[in-house]
Amino acid sequence: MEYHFREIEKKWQEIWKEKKPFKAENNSAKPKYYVLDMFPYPSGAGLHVGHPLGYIASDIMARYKRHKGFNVLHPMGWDSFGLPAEQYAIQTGQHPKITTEQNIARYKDQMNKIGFSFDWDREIKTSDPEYYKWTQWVFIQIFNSWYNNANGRAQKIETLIAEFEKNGNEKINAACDEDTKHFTAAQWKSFSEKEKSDTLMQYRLAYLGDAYVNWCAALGTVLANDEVKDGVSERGGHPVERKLMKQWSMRITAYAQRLLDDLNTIDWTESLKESQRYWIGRSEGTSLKFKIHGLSQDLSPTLSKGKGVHSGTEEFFDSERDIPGYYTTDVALFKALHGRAVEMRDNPTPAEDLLWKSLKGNKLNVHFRRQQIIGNFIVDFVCLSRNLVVEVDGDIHDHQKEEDEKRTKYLIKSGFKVIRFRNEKVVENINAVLKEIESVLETQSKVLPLGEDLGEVLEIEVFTTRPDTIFGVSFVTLAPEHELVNKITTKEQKAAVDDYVTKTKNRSERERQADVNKVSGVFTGAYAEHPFTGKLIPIWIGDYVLAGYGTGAVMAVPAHDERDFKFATHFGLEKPQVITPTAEHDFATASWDEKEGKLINSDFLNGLDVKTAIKKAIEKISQGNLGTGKINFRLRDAVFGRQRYWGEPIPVFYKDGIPYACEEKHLPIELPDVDKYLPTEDGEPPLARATNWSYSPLLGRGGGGEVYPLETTTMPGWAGSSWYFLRYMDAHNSGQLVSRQLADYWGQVDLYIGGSEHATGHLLYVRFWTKFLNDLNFISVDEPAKKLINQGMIQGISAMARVANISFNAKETEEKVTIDDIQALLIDRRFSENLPFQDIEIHIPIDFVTFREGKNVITKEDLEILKIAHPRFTNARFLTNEDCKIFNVPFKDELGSDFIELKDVVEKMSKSKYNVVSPDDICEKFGVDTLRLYEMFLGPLEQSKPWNTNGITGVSGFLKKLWKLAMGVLEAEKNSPLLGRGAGGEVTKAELKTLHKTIKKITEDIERFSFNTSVSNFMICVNELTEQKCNKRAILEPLLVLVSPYAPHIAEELWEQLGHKEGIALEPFPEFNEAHLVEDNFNYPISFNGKMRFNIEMSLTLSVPEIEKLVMENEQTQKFLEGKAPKKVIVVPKKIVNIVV
RNA sequence: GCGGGUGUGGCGUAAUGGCAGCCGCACCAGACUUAGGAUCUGGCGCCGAAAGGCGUGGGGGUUCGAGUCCCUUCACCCGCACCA
Repeated sequence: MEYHFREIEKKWQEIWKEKKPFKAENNSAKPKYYVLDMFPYPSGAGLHVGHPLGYIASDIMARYKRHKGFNVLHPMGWDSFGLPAEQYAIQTGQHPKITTEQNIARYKDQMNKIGFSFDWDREIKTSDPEYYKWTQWVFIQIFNSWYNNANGRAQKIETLIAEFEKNGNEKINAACDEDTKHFTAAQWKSFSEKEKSDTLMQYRLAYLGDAYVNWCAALGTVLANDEVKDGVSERGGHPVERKLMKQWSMRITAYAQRLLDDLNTIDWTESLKESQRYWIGRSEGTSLKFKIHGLSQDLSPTLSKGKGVHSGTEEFFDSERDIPGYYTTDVALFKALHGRAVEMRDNPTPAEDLLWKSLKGNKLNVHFRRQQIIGNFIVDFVCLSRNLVVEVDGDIHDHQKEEDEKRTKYLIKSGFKVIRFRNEKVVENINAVLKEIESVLETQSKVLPLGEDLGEVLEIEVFTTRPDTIFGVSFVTLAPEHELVNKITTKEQKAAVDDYVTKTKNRSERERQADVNKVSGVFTGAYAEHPFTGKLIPIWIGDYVLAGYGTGAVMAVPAHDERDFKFATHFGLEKPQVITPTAEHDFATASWDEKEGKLINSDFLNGLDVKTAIKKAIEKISQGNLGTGKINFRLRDAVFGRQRYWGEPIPVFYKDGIPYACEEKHLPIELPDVDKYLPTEDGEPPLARATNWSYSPLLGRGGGGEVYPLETTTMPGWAGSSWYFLRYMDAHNSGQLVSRQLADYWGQVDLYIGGSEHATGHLLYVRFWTKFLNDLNFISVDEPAKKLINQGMIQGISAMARVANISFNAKETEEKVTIDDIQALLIDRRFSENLPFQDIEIHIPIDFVTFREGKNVITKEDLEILKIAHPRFTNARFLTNEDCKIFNVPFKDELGSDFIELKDVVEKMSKSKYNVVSPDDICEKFGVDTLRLYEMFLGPLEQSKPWNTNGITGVSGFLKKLWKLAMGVLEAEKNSPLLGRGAGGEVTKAELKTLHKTIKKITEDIERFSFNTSVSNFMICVNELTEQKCNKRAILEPLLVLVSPYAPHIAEELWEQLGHKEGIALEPFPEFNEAHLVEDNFNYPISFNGKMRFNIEMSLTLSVPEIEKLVMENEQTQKFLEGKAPKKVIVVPKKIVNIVV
């Protein structure tokens, strides 16, 4: 009988679908084993041969563990919220749900064709309301929790409120916002609802707060750090900029230390753990305060020319946290205001004109300005040093009373005194008016200028890991976004600083990254006082200082820090040296940042080594109350809101501007239908388009009565994947996320397989949520996965052609082929930059290359065929040498004039690169079992490797041989009907040895995830049995069980043909019996000085001296000794004999 | 720059410190065939006619013995990247 893999594979896949032999039991006496794959995002492109690699490995593990008697949980689901479906929806108007469903169906079909033993009854989709109900539920738990540093756990927010009512926040040690103010119990009780909400928001683990975010204008949403690669979005490659926005965030930083520590408790690869350690980025150091010297009126802010960059909205002042800036943040509005102000200056009313003439030029001994912009308003006259605004009203103002009142209110709030005169009065009696102004100026003179009304001493706090170098500080650098920048900049530097800050802000992330080595900065004009020497050191602004890390300010030690060194060199600042180098070192050309050497020029630190000096410096700093030991993390809170449609709605509604979590009983808050998947005209997220996007606390979403607007942002892609491993345990529980009993039974994932690209994204967030759910006692584990393997990437081999010789679709009318012409056909975004034309390469579709049978050049004729075969190239126009001249395109002569050189490039397998190999094709041609074996055979699971179908005939041949062996058994039994089953006869010692050797190896291989060597061992086994002409059931049956995790279809089929009624899946794994491998003799390699020369077969019963004697008596030994006496003879029983000459 | 990893035939790879190159691909020769992209047999690291010699990126070390451990150096791949 022939091996018809197509029929067999189809047959068994249908049986498995129907009989569900892979169903995991929730009540089982067996030990459990949980093997999980990272669930895929079902993209439109379907699976390529790279995708199943990890799934095959996990499937082998799952099937193996079932044979070994475990109750195995091996589920699969879909990470089905995400950008591509939404982008597609925007383009086509089709609901993402529909495309997602289609893609899932396709993926599932493809997966089933590979024979995975998933328990499909537990299938989940993150975009399913029944699933995201619980994602929303987790969000609410996080929202309603705070992190108590005292016991290192998250707790319910009620416990915090109780504490506030009792003691205020004085005694609390919690993870909270930096700028959280102290308050007493009495103050708490007097807070308004809004104030209470704002205060709690500073503690909540999911909170709404200002955050610098990665804003991607093209996608219309914010992105997480790990969704941004090289300054562009990971999906789509659009530019990303930094922007300050009010956003939902997760206080993952509260868990930084635990996320770091617990890496030691899990069996993940070192490189992955390193990535997480680095991402968390713990560093120990000390904070240190520098007083800002001589803060006086000369430091007061001035209204100078520049763009509107200061905060100055009404809302801003409401917070009363900061001094007012002068300009609106709205650039467009600023421009409009500015234009109007200039116009009004040019066309004054007679009264304005008269008053201005009397005020200008310090006529009243103070400086007045006219038609100035303050906040969102223009005022007639202002004296900034006395905070006085003078308004001149005419009849027209009677019509805009409201506007005037608003302005006045705003100005008063901002610390200005406002006085008004009627036009008539100014014109009639200017002297009386001036007198009145003078008298008000008199009272105003006691008012401090703006910027000093805070009544606090300004200090700059820095963070340093090297307090020992304190005497080497020669300047302080602030991040451009630092809040003190506005307060301390002097008049003289204001323009330069504003200019610099504006420029920095407008620079995209990508530009910033490209300029990493360029030094830029500006002097603020202010000085800080050195805490120990009292010396004044300049305060600079530089964008090498990051606002989000530490305090956003650094003490610069140019002699011993490379970045400070570059900055100091560029701006000609001092570089005092405080550590002696251990070797020759030139402080003029480079910094010395080794932690060796002794401290010099450092007062009380002189002569100490770095380590001691650090201790001593911290001591002194603490004593002087200048700062304190501090631990900083690089990890930032995770931005949780996305301005997108296709994600979980955040279950929050707003009542009087205060956010409240929706009631748990009203979950899920279902994603509404919208007319378009784009932001609204006002820039609101797509959910704002939904009709009735509101919530009734009594009746839920869409309910009647009192309703409130719902949050319009949605959750990020990682929300649903941060807890999905728990849902598989109890996938249909409508009352709980997971029942406690099942969570306890299944516990941790025993083996988690997935790509390393999730190292700092998903794998950090899932650890975070697991710890959180553990803190609140919903589950008993605090790490999601005990063991994790990153499968390597299977790359594609792309055929690349230089485009120098070809061009596409050049417009006939144009003289030159433009980059745009090519872009239309460009396949990879990296080519869309302004690369030199001749360096652009294009991908040639792999099937086309195959068609060309490996020639390494393509001719013009080939290209014509390509045009017909591939729609994408239909409009392509291929340039000849002559064309190149016409289009003024450089032509690469060395490539020849009428053909193009092709080269192979190994890169990521992707539809856009035309190098995709589909598993469907492989299955059709060779069968699934062959595909499974071959993917494993390619090499170690964790290694990345290019796909090359050439070698597949090897494993294909192996399966045929295995089939043949089994047919031999049936044949033998058929030929001796008297004996029937087991007619092959007594098994031989050799056969048993082969079998048990294989059992041993396969078991060891699987246990150490060495699937590639398993396949080799199967081949060896089958080769040996074929050699031995083995046709015995007693050998073949155990072998089939061994093979079945790898090639389940053929194993099941042969198992059945051998007469078994029950499937092979639950058959116990064969036991290894050492007895069958016991040998009497061993063929000892005899080596001289470690070099193997010949073998002697000796009994294993011999003692070491006996072996030595036999070896020395051997004539070959004597020959190699050439009469010399050996210095030493090493005998390692059952291994080797080494003779030292 | 920092961190992690990898260097073995023409190729993918294999070797608890103990006979380097298992298994497979490709290739060569042969058998069966009308045929071979089927099947089977044999060969296949390099140099050499052979005897033999040389061989795991380079150099050094530990060891009776090193692809494996240590130091150093080079190359490549992956990740991170101004984190004070």
